[in-house]
Amino acid sequence: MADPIAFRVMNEIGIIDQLGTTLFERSLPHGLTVPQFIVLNHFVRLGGERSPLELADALQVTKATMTSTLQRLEAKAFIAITPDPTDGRAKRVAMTALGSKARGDAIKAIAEDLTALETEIGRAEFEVALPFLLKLRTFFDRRRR
Amino acid sequence: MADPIAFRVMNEIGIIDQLGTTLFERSLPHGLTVPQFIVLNHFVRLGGERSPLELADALQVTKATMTSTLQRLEAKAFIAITPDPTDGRAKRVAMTALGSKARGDAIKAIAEDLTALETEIGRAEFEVALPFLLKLRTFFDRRRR
DNA sequence: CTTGACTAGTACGATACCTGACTACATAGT
DNA sequence: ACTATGTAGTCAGGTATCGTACTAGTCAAG
Repeated sequence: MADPIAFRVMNEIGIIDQLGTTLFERSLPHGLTVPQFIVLNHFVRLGGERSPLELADALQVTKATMTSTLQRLEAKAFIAITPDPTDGRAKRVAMTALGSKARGDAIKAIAEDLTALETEIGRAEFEVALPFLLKLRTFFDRRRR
Repeated sequence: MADPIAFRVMNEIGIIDQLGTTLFERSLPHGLTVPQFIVLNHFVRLGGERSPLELADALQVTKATMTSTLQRLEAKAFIAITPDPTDGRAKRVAMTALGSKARGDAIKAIAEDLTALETEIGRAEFEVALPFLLKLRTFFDRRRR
């Protein structure tokens, strides 16, 4: 009568996401939420400008969700949104200096949590788990329409 | 410049949870959501009655969240909520026959997804990953206050 | 038995997420 | 050119989640 293994794994993943998100959110400065931080982090890692749709695809949320997150980041002046000069439908999103600073503060704030996590579980375990998680993500990504 | 491994793992887990939840939700009958299904499933697996707080603890959400989910399940008549005869503050939650049937329908509906998942990724990989996930969950659970 | 501290549950406000519907613009086919 | 189809972004409506604040009931200390 036990749940199938894939179900149990998905269940754990859901709980870990929930608990982890809540924990990180408590550490984040400037009233940043995890999705907001992830957008800023994306800009720091990859640089340049992005359209809202590109961001939505990269971060695996719908464009409607991205609209909402970008509006909140813009309200905090962490990003700047301008019309795309070559496409009247599109917009360009860029991180501001303020946003870059906020991301830096956030990194400092969560570094402690991340270090504790790596120390307690062991880096090697994370290295082993990551490919599995990527396969899982690919599976679900392919099943989206 | 790359994100630390623990960060990448948490990131993947968040995306998998998001995509997986959305996929399963599309399969679920009776307008069930994943959290609602999980509550029903919990009752089928462990039987008996539970207080809202016990359910919240077992399923790792706050009691306020559980209040909301239980209200929606009660509106669908999938659970029955009665006052606790021995404690005026508390309530007892029990699954109804209708709820049991709904859970059965849901199991059938998502079985296909779960089988595809196990087949494509391989059972063995899930078996390997589960202990790691449990350690991760324990870490975050301990850090909650 | 009264008071003070704790516990169970709910209400409210906020963010995130989805789906579906809508607007505005772009582009290919005729 | 026009028209039909497709694409970028937003909005509305709904659920889940949290934190905070509140009500109501319990229980122990005095």
